[in-house]
Amino acid sequence: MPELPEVYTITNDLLKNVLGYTIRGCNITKGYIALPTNDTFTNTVINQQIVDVKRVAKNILIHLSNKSIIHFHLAMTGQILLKETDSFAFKNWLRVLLNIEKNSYTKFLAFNDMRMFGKIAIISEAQLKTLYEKYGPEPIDENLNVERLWQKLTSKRTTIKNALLDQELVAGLGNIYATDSLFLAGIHPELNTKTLTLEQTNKLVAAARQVLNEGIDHRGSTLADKMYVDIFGKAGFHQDHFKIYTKEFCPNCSSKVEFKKINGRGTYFCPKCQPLEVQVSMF
DNA sequence: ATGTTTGTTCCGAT
DNA sequence: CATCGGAACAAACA
Repeated sequence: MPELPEVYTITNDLLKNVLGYTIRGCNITKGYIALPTNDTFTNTVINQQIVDVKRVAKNILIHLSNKSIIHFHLAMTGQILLKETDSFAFKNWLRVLLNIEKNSYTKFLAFNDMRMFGKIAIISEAQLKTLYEKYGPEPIDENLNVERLWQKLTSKRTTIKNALLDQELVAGLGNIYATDSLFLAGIHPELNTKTLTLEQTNKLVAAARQVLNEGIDHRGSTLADKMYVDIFGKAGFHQDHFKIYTKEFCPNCSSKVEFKKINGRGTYFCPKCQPLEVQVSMF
């Protein structure tokens, strides 16, 4: 489930809580595959110190002292949990359990993934470079070049909603934050990217930046299924601040919110505040 | 039982 | 040939 704010929260908390720890044990649940292979994964991480934790788009990267990197992608249902004891970890959906130690103090770092769309992999510095290169700019980056993004958007033939989910175009938005960004920018999710104006793109980037930053401030969104929790197992609270996602009535004009599947993803929008046709003045 | 679900990738179609 | 849309990946829940 995690989108940028959730991954951001996890990455920041990991940085504060596992830096300097050395991986002393690695246990992969029977039947699960850590990439490239379980043996390679285990042999590469064992006895390595955690020297940095970074994030790119929705990926979490744990840098090790031997220059290799643990690459996590949580996809829909991945979780990373940090605990003082390992008793918790043997409940639901545990895939990989790392035993980490610093000054004889031990913690457990678990990778859970119910649906197994996520991944945990050991990658090289060269592979990491490739990973970074594949993503478009993030809206929370103040240096994002709006005009360049606009040019790329207008060169595509799809809906703006679909384009916002294309991580190679712009990174970090998922279904929830893309939906709320479009509402905040007053843009219909089915607007053809070809017809998007530079002014609309400016509004959209500003909206996405606001929505993502609010999500970060609220430590992410936890839906009813509780699939997203932080590394301490605590829920986020941005779900209490959604703009239009899951809403029945528009917070702006109180008209009925429309729900529609766009490219297979549930999309909420207000037909009145997010008109498809540009409002033309009568005079 | 059928239809949902926060993400990404692959394959057939355009 | 590049690009797009839908299916698939797998599991739980209503």
